[in-house]
Amino acid sequence: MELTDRKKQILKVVVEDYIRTAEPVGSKAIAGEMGGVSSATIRNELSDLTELGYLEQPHTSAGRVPSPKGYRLYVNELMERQRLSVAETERINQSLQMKMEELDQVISQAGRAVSSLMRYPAYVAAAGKKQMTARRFELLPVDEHSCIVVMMMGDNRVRSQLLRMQLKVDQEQMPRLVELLNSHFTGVTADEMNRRLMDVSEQVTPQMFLLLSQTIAYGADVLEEAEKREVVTVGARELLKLPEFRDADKAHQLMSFLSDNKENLPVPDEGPMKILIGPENVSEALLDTSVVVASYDIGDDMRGLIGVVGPTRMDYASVAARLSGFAEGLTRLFGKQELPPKEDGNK
Amino acid sequence: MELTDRKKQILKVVVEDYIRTAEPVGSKAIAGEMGGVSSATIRNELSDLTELGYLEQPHTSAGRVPSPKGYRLYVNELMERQRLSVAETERINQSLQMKMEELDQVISQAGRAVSSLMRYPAYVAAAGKKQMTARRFELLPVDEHSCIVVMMMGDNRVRSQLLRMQLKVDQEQMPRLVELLNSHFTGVTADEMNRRLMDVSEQVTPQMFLLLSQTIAYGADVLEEAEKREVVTVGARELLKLPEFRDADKAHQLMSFLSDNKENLPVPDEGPMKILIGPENVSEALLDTSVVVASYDIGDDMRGLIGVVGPTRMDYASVAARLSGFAEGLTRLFGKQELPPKEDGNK
DNA sequence: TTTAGCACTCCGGGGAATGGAGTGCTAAAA
DNA sequence: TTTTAGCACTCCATTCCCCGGAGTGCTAAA
Repeated sequence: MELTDRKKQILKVVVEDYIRTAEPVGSKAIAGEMGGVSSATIRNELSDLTELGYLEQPHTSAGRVPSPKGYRLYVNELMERQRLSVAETERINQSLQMKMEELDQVISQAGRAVSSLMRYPAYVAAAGKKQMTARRFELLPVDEHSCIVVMMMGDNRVRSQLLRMQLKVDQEQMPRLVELLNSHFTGVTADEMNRRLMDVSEQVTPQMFLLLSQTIAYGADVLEEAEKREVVTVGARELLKLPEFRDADKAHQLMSFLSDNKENLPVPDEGPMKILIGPENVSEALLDTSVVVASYDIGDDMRGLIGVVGPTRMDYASVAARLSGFAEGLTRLFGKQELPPKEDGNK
Repeated sequence: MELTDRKKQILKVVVEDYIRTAEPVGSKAIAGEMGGVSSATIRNELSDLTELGYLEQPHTSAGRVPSPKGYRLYVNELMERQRLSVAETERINQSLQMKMEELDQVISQAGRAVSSLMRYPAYVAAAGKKQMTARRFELLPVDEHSCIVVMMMGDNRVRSQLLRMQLKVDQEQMPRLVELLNSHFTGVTADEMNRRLMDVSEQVTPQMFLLLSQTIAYGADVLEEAEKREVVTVGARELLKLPEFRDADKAHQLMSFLSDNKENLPVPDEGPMKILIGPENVSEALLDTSVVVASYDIGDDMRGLIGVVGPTRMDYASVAARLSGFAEGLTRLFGKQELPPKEDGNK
């Protein structure tokens, strides 16, 4: 059963008023904003909308408040897709200008930018779709007891560290070791690396093997680290400004959730953006909280996501517009970027 | 003028009671805890202590609350240095076991551990005393358009990144470039690096110069990054559990300070630990907040610091004991660690 | 110097009163 | 059939007041 246009119009006013004021909105206020009809008429309509489940009443003789169902209808049909002003697009792009050449920096920087732009807590993550592997190893001797291990990963990120060795290692043997690393330990997962380590144990001297296993241990570690979705949440303090979180317990609860349960934060399964309203969230702690989450591309086979958490009374239109602007900006920065292909350097 | 022993004893009881209960403590309670004297006697003493500025009265006919001066005396003379139980020492060392081989990981991990251990917000920083310089460069060709730049810093940390080049660069020229980098750009600050870049412009081909300046730009960036004291604060949400921060505004104010003004967080100028009580803090936002901060050694010429922020009614004895235990643990892990000496590998 | 006793102060919590905002319903008007 | 004006009613939030309790300061006696 479809709602009449007027009912929709009224719902829209209620949602937007409530988003602005955080107070239940009454029939008189609606009549004033719409014009043409009296408050009594509005009251009849409100009564219907409440019965249909789009609105709720905190108590008899209070104004109406949108229910999750009401927000959902608003988000799906009523919300006007905001256009970002030129100035705002500027500002978003500007916050993207900050040193974000490196993927790792995106995660913390982008979150900070979004959170301060939206005034809600934000979370950011980057996740590869497939298993991370090493593409290339290099060992740089430093002195008899240490060398630098350099590893390039499948997504072209480079990691390195100083490695201290218990035993002296012949510098002449280094090239052979590097060759071994690159032939046997590239293109495979961390687990497989550790497995193969056993296979080659006879091909090298004990000293070499020690260095080799140290290197592999480091490499496997880094790969594992890179694989697990790192989620950063920032701006939790923005919550305290919102009337719905003036209660310290509530705020604390949500903050704890945001900083502990990073894994269960919503992910948009398909499409560039997803809006989850109140009880649509699976996590219990987000029951009266809404989440807007957008995804952006990194390279060819990676995907990042960036989300905003707020009360159900979130300014969906504004957040959605800004967030998708942000995600587009990030995709522009990291998405198409033609990375040098696997082995040969053509094109 | 020295306080009598009994006055000190009373002050101690007041402080410890107040720390525990967060409520003004009255003469009766004190008499009960001390025994031997009546509440009237205590009242006389309290009156003296209040006059001397060690105690404060929220209003007539309320119990007494320690003043900053009172806390100070408590911390300096009255507080019993707590010994950590074996179990606790265990626990601290255990939280240090987590992957913290790399300096960078210390900063975030240690903070998290301390904060959850103490149930107060914590901040961690690592700072070198002197200017950071590069010790060694290395370039690893990847293909015609990209190579990996590896830089080892003065503190033996290694940084690396994939560098994309506009122009093809002769692989034969690489060794010469590396040699140039290591002879002219090591042991100097980021500024000096940029300056010297000009000097060598004539010694190389234009392509080479382009690559060179990209490398130097990266290096200078990393050095600058490493030099500025990176401060991480965690566990701000712990504040919300404390009665003095149930007020959302207050909590918000302090949280904002902690996440924005990372630079002005107190540093212990000398000695291993420093306790700053309320107004002893310079920053205005910390006026009714106390800070306990300890320092630990990293390598030979670096120093890290780790602090805890709480209400003036902080459990100083417990926090001080745990924090110094933590700092000692960190020093043990990172302090004496003989790093390979500058050029030659003897000893 | 300590203690018991007592009057006094002040906070905090628990009603009761009040006003206002908003509703639902009814009956008349369009 | 829909809209509107009018009215009684409900419920919340605020204010005020009252009162008990905890704690003090002072005094006079031990």
